[in-house]
Parts: sequence; C-alpha cells; structure tokens
Amino acid sequence: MKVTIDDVAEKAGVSKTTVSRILNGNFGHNKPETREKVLQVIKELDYQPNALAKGLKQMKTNTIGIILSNLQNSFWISVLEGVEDVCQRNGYSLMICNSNENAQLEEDHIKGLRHRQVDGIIVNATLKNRQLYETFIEENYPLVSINREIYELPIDMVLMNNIKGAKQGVEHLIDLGKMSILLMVYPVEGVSPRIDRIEGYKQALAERGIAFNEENIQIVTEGKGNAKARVMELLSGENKYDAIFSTNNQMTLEILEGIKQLGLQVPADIALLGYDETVWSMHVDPPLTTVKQPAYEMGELAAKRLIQLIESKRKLKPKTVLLEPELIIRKSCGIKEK
Amino acid sequence: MKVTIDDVAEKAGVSKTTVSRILNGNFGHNKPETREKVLQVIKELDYQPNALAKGLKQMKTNTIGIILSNLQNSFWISVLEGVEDVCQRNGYSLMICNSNENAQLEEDHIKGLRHRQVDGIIVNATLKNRQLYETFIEENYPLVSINREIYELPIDMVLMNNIKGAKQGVEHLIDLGKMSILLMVYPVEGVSPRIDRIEGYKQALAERGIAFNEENIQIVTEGKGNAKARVMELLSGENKYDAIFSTNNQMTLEILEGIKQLGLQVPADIALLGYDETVWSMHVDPPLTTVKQPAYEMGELAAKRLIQLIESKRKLKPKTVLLEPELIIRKSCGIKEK
DNA sequence: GTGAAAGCGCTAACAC
DNA sequence: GTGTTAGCGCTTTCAC
Repeated sequence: MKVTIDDVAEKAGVSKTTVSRILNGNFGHNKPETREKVLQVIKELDYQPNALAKGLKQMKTNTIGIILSNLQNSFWISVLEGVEDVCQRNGYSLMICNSNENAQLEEDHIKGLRHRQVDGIIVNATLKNRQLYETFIEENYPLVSINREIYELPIDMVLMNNIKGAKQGVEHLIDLGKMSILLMVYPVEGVSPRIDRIEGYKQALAERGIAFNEENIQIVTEGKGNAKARVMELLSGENKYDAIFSTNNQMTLEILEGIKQLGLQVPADIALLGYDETVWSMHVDPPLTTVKQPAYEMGELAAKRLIQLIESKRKLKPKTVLLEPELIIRKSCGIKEK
Repeated sequence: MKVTIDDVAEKAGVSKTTVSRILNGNFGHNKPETREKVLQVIKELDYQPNALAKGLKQMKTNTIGIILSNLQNSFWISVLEGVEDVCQRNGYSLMICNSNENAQLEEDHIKGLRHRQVDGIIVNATLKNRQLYETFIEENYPLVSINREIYELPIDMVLMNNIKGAKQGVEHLIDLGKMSILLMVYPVEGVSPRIDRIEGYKQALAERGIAFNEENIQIVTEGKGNAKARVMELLSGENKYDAIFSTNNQMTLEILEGIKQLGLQVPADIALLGYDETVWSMHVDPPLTTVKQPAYEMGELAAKRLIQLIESKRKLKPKTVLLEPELIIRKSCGIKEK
C-alpha cells in the first residue's frame, strides 16, 4: 500500500541510491535516460518520500515551530500570516502552539517542539523560562524572539519600537490639548512592550513639560470585562481625564463600551487612542485613532531570520531588528482646539 | 552533544529496550529499582526522545494537519483555537497551512502534510480537488472536512446549519417589516455555506409569502473594496432596499462603510444583518445584529473526531455533525414598526 | 554513472 | 524482568 523508495527502485530497475540522488537534485549526474525512467516511475506510483526517514537521517525536518501567547488578538494573526508565507516560500512547515502566557505550557511546548526535531523556534516568550532560553543559546539552537525583548541575553529578536509608538500617540493627544491622559495597560512583569509604552508615555509628557501623575497609569488585570469595569470606575471617580490611551486592542473595545455605558461621548467628552490597527478600527464609533504596528512584517522578518540561522553553516551573531510604528489619525481623539 | 536512548541505556547499565519500555509506560513490568535508575539517568542527561525515530518506527507521528483558507477571518481563528486546545489535551501537535482558497496550494499542502506523515488532516476544502479527497477515502486516511460539505462523498464532516442560520436572520428582518432584502454573498461555486445561505434566504421569503426577486441576490467578487463599491452602486441604483443581509463578516464592515459614505443611516434608512459574531460586532456603529456560529466548537468537534478516526482500530462509518447557529439581536436591523 | 552497505534513533518480536 | 536483534525509509560514504 505505502510506496517506498525501494518500490520505485525495483520498478525502475535501479538501486535506491540512484532514486535518492535523482530525488535530491542529481548529485551523481545520472544519465538522462535513467533520470527519465526513474522520474516516470515516481509519477506512476505517486511516490511520496517519507519525511520522517529523511529527517532522521539528515537531522533536519524543514519544519519550524512558533509559540504564541494569544490567538484571539488579531495582531498575532497578522504575525502568523507573515511567518506562514515565508515558510511556504522556503519549503518549511509550521507547527503552531499556544502558550496562553503560561510559563509551564511554554516550557512544554518548547520541549515538545524540540523533541519533534523542529529546526528552529519563533517565540513570543512569557519571559518566565530564562534558563530554558539560555540553554538554547548555549546549544546554538536557532531561536528568534518576537515582540518581546529578552533582556541581556544574546538572542535574535525582532521587536517593535514601543517607546516611539506610545510617544507619538501621547504627543498627538497633547497637541490636541489633552492634559490629563489616562494610560491603561495590562500587567507589566518584565514584558518589554508594556514597559516601553509606559516609558514612551512618560517621555512625551516630559518633553512637553506636562507633570506626570503616577495615578494616571493604571495596570488592569487581564481578563474579559476587567478593563470595562475599571474604566467606568475611574471615569466616575475624583480624577478628571480628558483622554485615555489604551495599549491593547481588546482592551480598547472594552473601554469604548464602558465609556458609552456611562453616557459619555468620544471624543467630545473624552478622547480615546488605541494601540494596534485592526480591521474594525475604522468602523467602530467613532473611528479610532491608533498606533499601527507592522505585524505581518514582523512575522516575515522573524521567519526569514530564523531560516537564515537554520541554514547558516557557522554561528551568526545575534541581531535585533526594531520596527517602526505609525500613527493612524481618525476621529476618536477629536480635533485641535483653538 | 545530542543524547540518545543508547546513552541513557549505557549510563544506566541496562539495554535500550528497557529504557524504551520505561519511557512508554512500562509494558514489561520492570523492577522498581531499574525504573528508578533509568528515570534518574533520563533526568540527569535531560534526555528527549527523538520523535522522528519513534514516528518512523511506529508509523505514527502524533501530529495532525489543518488546512485553512483564510486566516484573516476571525471565524477561522476561533476554529483554530478549538482545534489547538483539543490537540494539546490529547498530546498531538498541529501543523497549519493556508490554502488561500487556491486549489493548487491545497493540493501541495495536502501532499506536503502526508509526506510529513501527519496522522490525519482537517480541511476547509476548496472543493476543487475532488479526486484527491476520493483517494483519501480509498486509503482510509483520517480526514475531516470542516464548514464545507463535500457533496456525495462518504467523508467525516462537521458543518454549520447555514440554511437555518440564514433563514432565522431573514425571518427576523421580515418580522421587522423589511420587504426588499438585498443578500450579498461571495462567489458560490459549489461551496455549501454560500449555497445554503441563499437557500435559507429563499425559504424564509417563501414561507412568509414574499415574492423572490433574483436581482436581490448579489454575488460579489472577493477582494478588498469590492463589496463596498458594489453596495454603493446598488444603493444608488433603481432598486430600493430596506435591508441588507451580509453573509461574511469582512464584507459586513465594507458594506457598513459604503452605507455611511452614502450618507445613509443604519438602521433608519436601511437595516444591516451580518453573519458571524466577532469581537467587534457589538462595538461598531450601530451594534450589529448577527447570526452567530459556534466556531470554537466546530474546531473542537473536528479535532476530536479526527483523533477518534486516527486511534480507532477499525474503519469508522463517516459521520456528519451539524451545528446550530444563533441569532444575536442588537440594533442594526431596527425595531418593530407598528 | 551506479550500487552495496551502514546507520540515523527508536520500538517490538522473540529469546532467555 | 531484561536483552538481542531486526528493521522503519531514507541518505551517504565508499567501492567499482
């Protein structure tokens, strides 16, 4: 039933060595007629080489793994598409795992992937398995970290410029006359994008000479509904805000809901700035001003780099790529006051 | 560098058979002390069995493949999550491919996956590779088709009840007094969800005694901007519509944009009903009434069934599961006229 | 230009 | 209860 290289060899009246050579680009410079014959038999038998056997022998599977933390966020889907496209163009398969931001799961997946002999891994690291990442480096195992900086480890990374992204956004808000900007962010815990966005926020304030108020930064626990509850609480409290900067697109939707439920208008009563561009950004009410990140490109670059690492004969020096965000201005932050 | 089962065996002073047995749940009922010893050596050496070798020997990889046609649609992401979760719970890895609705790519991916020896495949089929699907059936290779019916082939499928979904939606529109309902759909070409939604639309009309007008069904070519252009054209034309039923969530966003650009109000000037529930459905302006499909469940069921097929000793009779949609009523269709 | 044979790392008869 | 041995399907020296 299953047709193997032996079947092909026998039927073509050659040795399996010859078949193998022809399959893999003809090192031995076979005679054209042998070649023809073998190729024809392969077609006749619809022979598909067994990648497991090949992989076992060559210690290479042409498969890479990716570990993501959240599939529901469309940002990651774009990244995934970028990775997938590059894989496809280069003859690699993609194994996908979801860590859900869970360190144990991340470790299991990493081990699982290596045990399945993938040639390399792209990871949006939880950052909670430092020792594991170090092992990779020691073993010179191809690994690229996306979106999050793994601090002080010589590792390949492709990151977004989050300081600049947040800074641009906040500057825009300030230019529009906003003075009391509420920054909402999911827990930081050493995760560079969140840390950097806070930093960008602070820098913008500092450069424009606006006093920084610690209470204007609110860390909200991840989980459905939390951001909505928090924003409603905050907007009903003592502090007055004229703008909210949401650093996550799911959170943005919740904030919007909370604001509306309070009977407030965006941007008349309060401005709203979102992070990450999505299909719905321009369609919500009001159309959202957002900091757009080149997600697809990040996926592409990470995959390209990983394949480079895999296929390079010698050890490559770790490299960090920083991608630039772009501010997309719509209506949710209002227009310049006179 | 790479540690193999032989290293473990040698260091533990046993044969690799023993190690293998202990690794795989102890058939030979090893002595506790041997067991202890081996387990300890495994830990010491941080030994990871090579899944390739194991797979080659056992003809089983504990990996399944999934071929999707469009990652950008959040419907598919939910499906993917369902599949991923089930895989994880059952110790399977997931290989993901994107066919982009392209028959050639689909064929390449299917062949690629089999050549990589995946134990089974879940596919949202283009339906353009009938012969290939038949081959699977002949070979009794585990395959489950999701979302789309592969007509007249004894194959496992998990599908949505699209007739009912569309019917429910249209009935709702009719109940609200809408008489001239424009149905917009991407090209049909034998794709069951689209065919069935048209059928559901017709059934609802028929049952409520509303004359069916062929021109009220508009097939719009897939591609960014097409739906928007078309809807603007149609709404500016001679035919008057009081409702639009959009059968795809990306399309819905475009239609909404088109309507707004024309200066029309939803639902005052025209009602809009969408297919598929998304994170943004409740947040666009106005909040969208939609036909919600249990996407995550579809993924789960498909994966569970596939694993069943893989692990069953004997051939299972193909089974079709039909999942029921649910109408989520919000504001985009208006309220009942008196 | 082609073939014989060894071996990648593992499991599974079959012995003992 | 444990070991010996023969492969799984392929690539790759090394002969010829």
